[in-house]
Amino acid sequence: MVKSPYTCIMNELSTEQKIIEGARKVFMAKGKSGARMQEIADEAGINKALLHYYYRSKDQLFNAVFEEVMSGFVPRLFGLLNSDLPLEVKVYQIAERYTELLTNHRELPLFILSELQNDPKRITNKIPTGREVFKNLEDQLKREFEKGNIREIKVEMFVMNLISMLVFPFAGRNLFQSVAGMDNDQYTAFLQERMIEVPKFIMNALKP
Amino acid sequence: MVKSPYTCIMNELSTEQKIIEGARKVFMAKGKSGARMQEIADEAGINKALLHYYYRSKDQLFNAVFEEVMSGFVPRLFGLLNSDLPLEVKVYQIAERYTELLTNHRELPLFILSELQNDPKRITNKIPTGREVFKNLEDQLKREFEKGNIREIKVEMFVMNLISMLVFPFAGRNLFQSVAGMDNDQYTAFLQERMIEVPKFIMNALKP
DNA sequence: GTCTATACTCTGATAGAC
DNA sequence: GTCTATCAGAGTATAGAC
Repeated sequence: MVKSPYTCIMNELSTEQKIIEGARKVFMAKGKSGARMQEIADEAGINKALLHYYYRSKDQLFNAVFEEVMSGFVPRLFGLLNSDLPLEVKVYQIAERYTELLTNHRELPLFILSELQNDPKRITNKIPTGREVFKNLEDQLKREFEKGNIREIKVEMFVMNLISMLVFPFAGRNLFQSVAGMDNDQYTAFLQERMIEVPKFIMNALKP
Repeated sequence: MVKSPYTCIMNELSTEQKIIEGARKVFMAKGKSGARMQEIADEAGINKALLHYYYRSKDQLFNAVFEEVMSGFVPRLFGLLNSDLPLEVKVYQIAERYTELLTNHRELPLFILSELQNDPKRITNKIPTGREVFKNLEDQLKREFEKGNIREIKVEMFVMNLISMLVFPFAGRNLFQSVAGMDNDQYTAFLQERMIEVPKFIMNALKP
């Protein structure tokens, strides 16, 4: 299962990588229960039996994909939240990075949230948890409050407000786009505009 | 298929109602592709064959459930958004109603959003769409701005910010609760606190 | 209208050749 | 490691008695 990356010759991915790529694509589009092993095999350009050769079962293949996705997503956010940048810069940076990420991976939020709802205990394995994950940011908010730069706000509220406003518009795209009567281009522009407007909104809300 | 409500005797739901109830429960918990007809039948306390007698196929049963859920959810929001209440009261009221609704129907947001992602064109049928659905609210925001009570803000931004901050914490409960190291009671308290904090946050952000 | 029994399709998983 | 062929079980849907 473990293999040197240098076995890749001439731009070709290893079979294992092709499988993971194909599986991620199909699982993210259809969800775990909606995905078909045949479709994953087709997507990877290999045979169905090979899926079982590398990963014993659909369950195990899904787990591999899910862990890969999660470990590339959540820690990145923690890094941004706890960086040493000034608060306002940090908020703008997070908005920019997340807008970029979700623009390129439209299905990411609903994939993660849906699969976690189906199997809540899946979370406990891979990613950092506990109150200290927001420690740096919490201290920063406290310092800014004591300097009189912002209102007092709990770090959980701050994080939830920021992430909600950034992620939800992507998760709810199909609903909101239809309801608001926008076409694809208009909604994409709307999301780009929010990349600036959300940080502005938040910094306004924090003004003492 | 159409039946008088008075055929219900002694607190018993009609078979059709029992089916819809059971189907909604299972579909919302497992999603369309994860749901099993047998489980729906069990939940409704009837036989599997009866499901097909009333609704020809799983697809049609799902459509019936989905339309019922949607038509009881989105229009309610429009009513609140476009009511004639003063802006601040309106925001507090929406927060209260939505927190209450989602507390009792935890799976609602991910159910709707996931199924819409699987089948985007499903939306076009049942609910009101187009720019005029926010007309009243848009006028209200404009008036308040002209009176100097609030900053200028596009109605789509306002609505998206409000709904995001209210709904996302429910959709992302499993993720955020684990990451923040809260237990169930703590997170429930967090959500209750947001019912007040989100409107406050929004009204602050709107201050000129 | 409601049930039991069953037909039939789909799909995850395995066997075995190369 | 990769393929073809096939099995076994699950799941949707239907037939037919009552």
